[in-house]
Amino acid sequence: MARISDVIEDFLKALLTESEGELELQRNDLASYFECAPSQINYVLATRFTLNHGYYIESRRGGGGFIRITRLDVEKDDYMLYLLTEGIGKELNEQNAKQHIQCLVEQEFVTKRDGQLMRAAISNKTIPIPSSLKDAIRAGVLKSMLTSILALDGKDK
Amino acid sequence: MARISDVIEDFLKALLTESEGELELQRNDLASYFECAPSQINYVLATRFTLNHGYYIESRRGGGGFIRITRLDVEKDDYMLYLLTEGIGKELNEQNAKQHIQCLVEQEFVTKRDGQLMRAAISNKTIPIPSSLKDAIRAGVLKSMLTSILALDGKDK
DNA sequence: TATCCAAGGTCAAAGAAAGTCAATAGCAAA
DNA sequence: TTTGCTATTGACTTTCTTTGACCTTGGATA
Repeated sequence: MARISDVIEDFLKALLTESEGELELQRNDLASYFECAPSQINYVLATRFTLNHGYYIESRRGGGGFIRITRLDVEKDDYMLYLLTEGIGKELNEQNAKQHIQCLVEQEFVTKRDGQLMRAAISNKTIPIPSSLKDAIRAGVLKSMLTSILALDGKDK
Repeated sequence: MARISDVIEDFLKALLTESEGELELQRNDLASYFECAPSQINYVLATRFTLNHGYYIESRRGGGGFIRITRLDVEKDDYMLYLLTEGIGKELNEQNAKQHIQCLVEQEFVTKRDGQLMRAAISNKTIPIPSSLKDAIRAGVLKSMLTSILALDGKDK
């Protein structure tokens, strides 16, 4: 009395094993293969392939669209997963964020360079105060990251 | 599956590499080579060879008409500085940001990994729209960056 | 100069995916 | 039997691509 969601889940996991953790598929193909509604695929992904489960989903719409599932390297990095699913939470001030990053660098879960990039991305300076203007926020974030890269590359010389 | 637009994009980039960054073509020839509508060529140019992407397009109509694509090669520091002082500006939507990042990666001014991190940092998904709560924004940004690192490290194996 | 033809340009409509969401269905536990 | 979770479905939306009809430009030629 297997639920179709479970069948699809197993199928995808088998494919992921074969393909070493990364997999691209067509939502409609998969749906018609299992004779289910296309949105069923989204349901399966949303309930069984979330971050908490250790998977990362990307997708693209339109002609030639796809869904990509990446199995995250969780075994080794379960501290990262802890951060993602619990440690960080819905809000995070600059100080705590920096502490997390520092910890990640010290534990060598991320490189120093990655740490720099992340500090740049989350810095208070990058987030222009209250205005909920997404684009303004993003501009600040990217500028800050570029500055950081300039600084890193400068030190090499 | 494979989008014809992507195929044409790759083809043109390969030609550009061979020809040291400058390239002239006939729209109709290219279209019939790929058996697509001529306006498809315009679509490819408009979506993948803009100034933000680091390319410059000139063209002429009429008999003996042509389309010329020039890849803008600049010094790293100049370009980065340009982006920081003018290119990015006070606001930046996701699409433009991704174009800039793509350009940086293609010119090898930043590593692919850095590009990934930056895409993660500026992704629309990372910026929880309405709440102008800085901390919430930051949480999203950091989560996204960590996810990206996990995905990158996973793919190595 | 006027006309014609050979380009390239534009734009809107159609097509091809994937995403969202709310209504409904199934089932198990209380 | 009610309640409450998990599944399933389908209508509607959004995004990206492809196509084709029509427009504009520039050179050649009568």
